[in-house]
Amino acid sequence: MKALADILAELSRGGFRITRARRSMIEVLIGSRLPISAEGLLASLIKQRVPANKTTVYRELNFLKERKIVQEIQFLHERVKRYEVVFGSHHHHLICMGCKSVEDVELDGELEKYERDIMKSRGFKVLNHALEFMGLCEACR
Amino acid sequence: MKALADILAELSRGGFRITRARRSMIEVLIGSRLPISAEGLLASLIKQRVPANKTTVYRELNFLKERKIVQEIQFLHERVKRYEVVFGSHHHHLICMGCKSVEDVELDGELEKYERDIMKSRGFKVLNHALEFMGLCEACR
DNA sequence: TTGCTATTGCAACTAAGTTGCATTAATATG
DNA sequence: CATATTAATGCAACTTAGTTGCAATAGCAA
Ligand SMILES: [Mn+2]
Ligand SMILES: [Mn+2]
Ligand SMILES: [Zn+2]
Ligand SMILES: [Zn+2]
Repeated sequence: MKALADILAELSRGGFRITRARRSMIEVLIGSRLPISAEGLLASLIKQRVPANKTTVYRELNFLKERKIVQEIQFLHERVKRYEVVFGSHHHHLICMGCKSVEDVELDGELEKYERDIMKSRGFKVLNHALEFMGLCEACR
Repeated sequence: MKALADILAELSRGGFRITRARRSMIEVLIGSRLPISAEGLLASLIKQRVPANKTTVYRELNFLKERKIVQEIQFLHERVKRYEVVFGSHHHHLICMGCKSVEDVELDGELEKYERDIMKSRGFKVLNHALEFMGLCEACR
């Protein structure tokens, strides 16, 4: 579980500045248990009286994405992109079509088996994948 | 492999009209081996001198999607949605990051096993999923 | 042929994100 | 601390992808 201080130290070492907006955005991202959109992030900052701007939010999200601090997620049923802090292990999402909640799932060892099969049978080298499950959560069934 | 005539007959039975634009769009969708975007579809129609319009294309794609004649695909690395005719079996895609080619893969029986596990362990009922693999095709490795 | 109404085209609009540029503010250095 | 350097910011204008209202057009059943 990557902590705020670690991320800031890493950025600082890279010659990047720790601004109010940057710190707050990373805080919000760490604190949000669902992947959050740019708009949601901006709203969250404004609520905390952190002066912030749409452009800054988008630029910062791209910055953090390039540095693999956050990952971008595109839910099939949505138009906006969402972001979440990249913790150790890669995972996927269960999206409830009832209440729109999102849960994490890990099932990666398994997918790697398919990826090897795909390599063997088609010569296609898988480097990355995106997987999301849509359905109904326990409460909504 | 669903043929043009079958799709048109099905729509006709439903009380929908077989217009020039509708027929041509379905033809293009059937003929395109990669999922195609609205813009690509429009360009394709114009090249064939079928009078068509952006609004019509978007409306028709939504119409065909609602009727499960086409499925909408959102590639993670793209901003636009793509569409392909739904043939019998559900499948996924291998997207080459080198040449941008797209191949189909089927591995569904397997994913259903995970979906049952997710149900058992989390009480989440999976109704649908989206999976795509990004990597390098045989030619691009 | 005609009437009903599904479909179309246009222009105007929205949503999500990007860009150029002048200004501000972190932070390294003396 | 003072100051210079340049990373980061804010604003307005722009772009891209898709949507909507509405009047005109055109399938198709009778
Ligand atoms: Mn997650
Ligand atoms: Mn396909
Ligand atoms: Zn739910
Ligand atoms: Zn390739």
